[in-house]
Amino acid sequence: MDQLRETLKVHHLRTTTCREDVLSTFINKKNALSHGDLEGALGENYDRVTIYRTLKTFLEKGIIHKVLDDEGLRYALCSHSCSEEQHHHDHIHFKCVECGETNCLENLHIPAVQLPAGYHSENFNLLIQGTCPKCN
Amino acid sequence: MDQLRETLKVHHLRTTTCREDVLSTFINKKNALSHGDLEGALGENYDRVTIYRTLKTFLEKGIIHKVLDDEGLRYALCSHSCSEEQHHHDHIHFKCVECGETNCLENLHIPAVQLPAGYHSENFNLLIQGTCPKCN
DNA sequence: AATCAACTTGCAACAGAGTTGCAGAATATT
DNA sequence: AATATTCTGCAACTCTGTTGCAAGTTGATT
Repeated sequence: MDQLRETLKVHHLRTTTCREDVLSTFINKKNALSHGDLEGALGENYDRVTIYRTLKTFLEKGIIHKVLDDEGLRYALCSHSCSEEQHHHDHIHFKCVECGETNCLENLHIPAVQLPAGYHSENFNLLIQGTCPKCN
Repeated sequence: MDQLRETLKVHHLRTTTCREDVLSTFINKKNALSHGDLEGALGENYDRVTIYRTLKTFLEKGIIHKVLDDEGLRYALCSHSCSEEQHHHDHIHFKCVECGETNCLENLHIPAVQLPAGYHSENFNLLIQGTCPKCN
């Protein structure tokens, strides 16, 4: 619980109950969350707008990152190496078509892709859809 | 122009001017388009809703596919091999951070990714962001 | 512990994206 | 030309996300 405050402090953010709750929700649930998920989890306590702003702030500070999906935007915790200045830019996410959960596959790396001449890449986002261990 | 009608016919869709226009816009512009792009291109002529429904229909028939993006959903023409029954499921898209254009890289294939035990993959969607030849 | 600037929150109002039901219009078929 | 089927436009609605502003909190200073 003090770890939450610590994380916020590191990123020069004031500790508020909303930020602590959003952060701990990400830590507990582990998988990628949409704004709606968060609103469902703690919407009684906080205004919709506040949750939106919290997500925006966390994005800017590199605490979370966007997860691409064909159904809607989600967010997931960044691995430790991310910060405002230095953000690691390659993400692989797995979305289960059965249970709908999306998770980061932190350990995998995206294999090199040979881009056509003239293209210069800055970051990769790979979404793999299929079935996860729980649903197999 | 008859090719448009042919494409629609193959997918058991009636030829209407809206469908012809949407389809030819995809063919002419070549890059991925959002609903807003299409509305901008031919919005005077057709109702918002009709464009939404046309996109939905084309998606279902496998004429176009969704393109993931961190800013919003877009659509692009499927390569010839797609149909309602058989849809090829690996897509690589390149989004230029300068000009904002997103294009399919049809010729590339996504290298094999070693998934952890228990995961079973059905399709891949890779979004590469960077600068394109025009903006380099 | 009281003060104060800076930041954060909630509210209201708004803008945009996408959906649904229905009546009228267009299409393919006979 | 007549018909069943499908498509379109309209209106109304929901859901998602944003902005401005006043009131409330936070952290630092005294």
